Amino acid sequence: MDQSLSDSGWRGSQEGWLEAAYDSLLESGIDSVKILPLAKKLNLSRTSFYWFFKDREELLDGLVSRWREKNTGSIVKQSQAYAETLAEAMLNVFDCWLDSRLFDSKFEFAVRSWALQSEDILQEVQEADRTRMDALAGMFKRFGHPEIGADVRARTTYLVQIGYISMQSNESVSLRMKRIPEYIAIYTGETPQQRELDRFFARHGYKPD
Amino acid sequence: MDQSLSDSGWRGSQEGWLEAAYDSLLESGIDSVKILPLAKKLNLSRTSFYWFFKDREELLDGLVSRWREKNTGSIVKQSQAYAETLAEAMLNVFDCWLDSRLFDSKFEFAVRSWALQSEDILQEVQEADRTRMDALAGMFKRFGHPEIGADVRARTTYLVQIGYISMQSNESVSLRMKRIPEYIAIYTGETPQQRELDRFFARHGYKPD
DNA sequence: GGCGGAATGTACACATGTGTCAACATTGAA
DNA sequence: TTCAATGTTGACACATGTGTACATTCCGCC
Repeated sequence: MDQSLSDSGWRGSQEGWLEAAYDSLLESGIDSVKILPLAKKLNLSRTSFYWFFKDREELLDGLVSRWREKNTGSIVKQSQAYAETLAEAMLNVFDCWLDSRLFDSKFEFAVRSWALQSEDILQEVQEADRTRMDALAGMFKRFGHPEIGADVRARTTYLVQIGYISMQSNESVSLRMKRIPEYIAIYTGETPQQRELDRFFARHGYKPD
Repeated sequence: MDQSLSDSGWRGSQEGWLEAAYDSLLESGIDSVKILPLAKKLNLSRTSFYWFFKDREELLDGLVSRWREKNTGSIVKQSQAYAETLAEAMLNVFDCWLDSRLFDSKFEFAVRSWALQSEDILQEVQEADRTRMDALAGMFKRFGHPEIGADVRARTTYLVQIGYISMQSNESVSLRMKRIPEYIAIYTGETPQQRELDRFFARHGYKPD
């Protein structure tokens, strides 16, 4: 059997290097993902890296895969979740923005910044944008919005979030929660019902005052 | 008199290096702004750089100043321009998004990406965000929106654009123009009048079909 | 015509990064 | 216990970047 991923007594592993690369990417961007600094962080010799990866390129590929698998899926899934009203459906999507297990904002921003200097990554990002916005537009259409309206509302919903990420702000959950009803009203054109909001707040462990 | 900026027969100048740095920043991010490559592009010896700048740091400072002076001012100014309706006021702001003399989107994105690896730049960007969103919120309030609504609408307006920039998309003007009326409706909650739109289209040299 | 500052170039010292190679250590299994 | 696969390491060769010291060239001006 292939045991290369099992935990023997060794210090290093594919996962270890990848995790360190991920941390560094999120903290300081793709140009900081260098083998030498990662080795120092891991307390390993730089060259032992090459046992797990062919070269730096392969490590970066690993990061892209990680991003692709995590972030895009959640938005598609949440936009298709069961809901009785558009406002409720929208709140399902908002789960992503408040739960880092669903959507990793810092990762997202780091990858988008990376796209500035790599044509390949730019392609990846634009493909992801299309997929995500299509899913959102589908949601608006499902609730009766006509084509162009659905399209622009999907863009608004999505782009506000991408813009928010791009601010790299660090606001409290309660401050962000206070704006939620207004956002829902603007995006959907309809006011969310109190019980829909309560359900949303509850599943994010937030108690309005 | 100080003639250091005059155009003698020489090839290099502060401006020349700064312009090359700007190009490189927009194309490939801050880490590509290296003296050696810039020298090659300018067909100059690398070390002649040091006649104009103390070090790389000083060149980067020049880039930040350039950004600060250009981008934030336009949004503030446009959000305060004369308008009879909120929709018209919004269209004034939209001038920024369609006229690169007012707002340089690529520059904006490059600087935001830069903020990922520099605490100083992050401060600059967040300060700019505050200033710009305050100006927009002021606009909504001027037209009668209550505090929290104005705030969220300002955020929506601004963040959609930051998000759009972050997509680095390259859409045609006509495609973008088609979405404008819908955006105005969503952001302001009121439908723009045809003559307002016509005025907007006209000043951007766009003829709707 | 020659002086002086503006602009450029060459040579050096150094730092940080990549990737290869051969040698060495550890562990589980035959 | 010995072997082979799994890891680890230091030395080497190389590339790209920074910044300084010192020489050189070009130009306007007196």
